[in-house]
Amino acid sequence: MTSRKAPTMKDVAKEAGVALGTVSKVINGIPVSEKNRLKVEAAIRALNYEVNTYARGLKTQKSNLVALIIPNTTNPFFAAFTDHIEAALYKRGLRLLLCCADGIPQKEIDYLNMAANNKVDGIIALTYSDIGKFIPPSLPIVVFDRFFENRVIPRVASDNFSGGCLAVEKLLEFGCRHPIYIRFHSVFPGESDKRRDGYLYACEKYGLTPDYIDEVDTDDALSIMKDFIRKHRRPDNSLTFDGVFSHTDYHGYMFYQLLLSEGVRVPQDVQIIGFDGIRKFGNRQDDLFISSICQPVEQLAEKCVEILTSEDSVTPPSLTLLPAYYQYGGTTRDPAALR
Amino acid sequence: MTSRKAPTMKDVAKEAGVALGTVSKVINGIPVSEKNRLKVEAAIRALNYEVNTYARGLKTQKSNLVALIIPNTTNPFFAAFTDHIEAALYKRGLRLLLCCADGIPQKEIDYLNMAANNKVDGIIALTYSDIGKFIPPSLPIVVFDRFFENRVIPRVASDNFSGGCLAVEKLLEFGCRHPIYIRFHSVFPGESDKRRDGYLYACEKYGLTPDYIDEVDTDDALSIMKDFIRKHRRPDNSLTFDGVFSHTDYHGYMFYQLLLSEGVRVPQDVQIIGFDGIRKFGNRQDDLFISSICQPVEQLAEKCVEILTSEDSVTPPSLTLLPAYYQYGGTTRDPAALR
DNA sequence: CTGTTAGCGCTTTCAC
DNA sequence: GTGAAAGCGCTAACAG
Repeated sequence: MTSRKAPTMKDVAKEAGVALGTVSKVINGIPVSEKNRLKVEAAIRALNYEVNTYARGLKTQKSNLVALIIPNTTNPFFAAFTDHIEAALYKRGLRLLLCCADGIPQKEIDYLNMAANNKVDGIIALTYSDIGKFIPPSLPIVVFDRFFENRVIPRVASDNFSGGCLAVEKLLEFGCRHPIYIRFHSVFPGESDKRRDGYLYACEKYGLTPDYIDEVDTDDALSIMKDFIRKHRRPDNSLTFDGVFSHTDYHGYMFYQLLLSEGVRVPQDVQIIGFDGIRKFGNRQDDLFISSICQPVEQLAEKCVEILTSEDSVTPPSLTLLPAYYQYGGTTRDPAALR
Repeated sequence: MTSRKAPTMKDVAKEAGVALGTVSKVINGIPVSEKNRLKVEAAIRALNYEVNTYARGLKTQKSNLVALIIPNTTNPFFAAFTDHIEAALYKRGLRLLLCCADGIPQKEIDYLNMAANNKVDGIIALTYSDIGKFIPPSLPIVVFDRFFENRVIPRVASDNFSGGCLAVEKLLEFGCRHPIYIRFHSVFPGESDKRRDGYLYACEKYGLTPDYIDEVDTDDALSIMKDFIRKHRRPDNSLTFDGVFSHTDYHGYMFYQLLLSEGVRVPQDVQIIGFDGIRKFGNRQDDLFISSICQPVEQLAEKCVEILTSEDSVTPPSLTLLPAYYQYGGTTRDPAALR
């Protein structure tokens, strides 16, 4: 793979009949006589000149590149996040270096190392493993959701606690009496843990007895769910719960399918609210898989980039929480969803 | 956003007590005396040195960066493609510059321009608009699916024609007598147009009368479908078709939902096969939305990268087609799917 | 094999 | 204002 030989600033200078420095000034918006500016601009167009990023980067130690470290892009939430990060960066003239780490610590560290060495100007990280100690000092970084102990790193997340409360409140509003909570979580701590806290808080507040599945994520989630349902059958086969707040849409949908397959009617017998706001084919207008507390993905991405790009000038907040919102997705008796 | 001041090769040379060139040789795997190699390696570790990408890029005109130009990452097919491209590049020590062009021609051209000017070593493009004439000459490029007239560009795609045939054959195998075809297509020509040709060919071959929706993609797809269904009702309200081959899973699923809402039983009354192989939450193990002719995304991505990275040494095939395969997804009477 | 050196294309002084 | 020139850190060519 060989790159094309592009015209250099020198070529432009010759074409325009001015000095090299003048061309540089025009390009960098430094005042130059009107006459020369026009000549240079004409020459640039004539030669279809563009700045060589490496030469500039060598000089300025800036690349206009930002690395996004993310487990993958196939998960619809990550996919949407990536998409909006790209847009937010593009708006600012920055480019996105996509690093899918697959939750493989070595790959995350690999990418972090690369990032540390003059390749990118900043990092946005949404990681699974515990890479805190590998984060290069003094390279601007923003993390989504995760928390690292060894260093204060600006974090951005949804307001998971309020989201958890909201889920319960919506279920109550739609007539539930016994909302349960189900989660299959990662072993690493993050802001999303607060969804559970929100559930528990709301239970306390509204005088409900908490009841839940709270397990480390496993391939066996389905059988754990089956087991849970079996144990919550009354003698007449009805269920002791009538609402489900699922930590994620993914498991909520799984639970939904399971209930259907067992003849439970959703939302008549049991209502379900998930978390994330995953849309079926990824389009913003697409249906949700289930009713959900939606993360404001676009705003989250925008906020990450905003904080990252301002780290030089202002001390960023160590934690920024954006509100999540409820949206109907077919698994709630939502009167607003009259159709 | 300021980058850290990293140690330079000069620092390493001083630390190791050798010349600059020797350090360079060690780093680039050029033979050096065992003794010096060890000294240099020790110094590199001691200083935690890593090559400055810009300096190297300036010199070699290579960046180890490949741009992927794609409409977005939210579409699950694009998301999976992106994911596998990243993996294929990473394997080869290359990095991925992600360019989501949203089908906006200006953004595609923008990115193409950037690519042309010493920023990336190659381009993988999956574009919507007609950017053929903006593709920089002599920059390695591979396009997925699309065809550009002005220049011979290596293309990679699924074998859409065979896939179209396969869809019909599967429907027949599962008992259909009257398979229809539905598509809402882009205005730009591409390999995926051959799905239709495959359908028509199979109809001819098996003595079927083709019947289809074939419209330019529109927000109005749903009402076009409704209309089509209404016109295909017999007096007794039964349908004149019993199989559907949808150009995409997306519209196939839409048609599926529509049929269900009209009381048609799927797959008992009508069977549906889509195209793409979209999985519900993006995981490789997840269920399909509907039975589908699946594109071999991983192999397609791998092939794109393989061709791109070998463009210097060999003349790449101008078209590479990879076979698509059928998979059960709930909307066919597939005896193999006994459950 | 080793050390020295000339740039790669750009930004940024510095005299003019 | 402008033009000339010194590097940024590296690779590659060259002489030793």
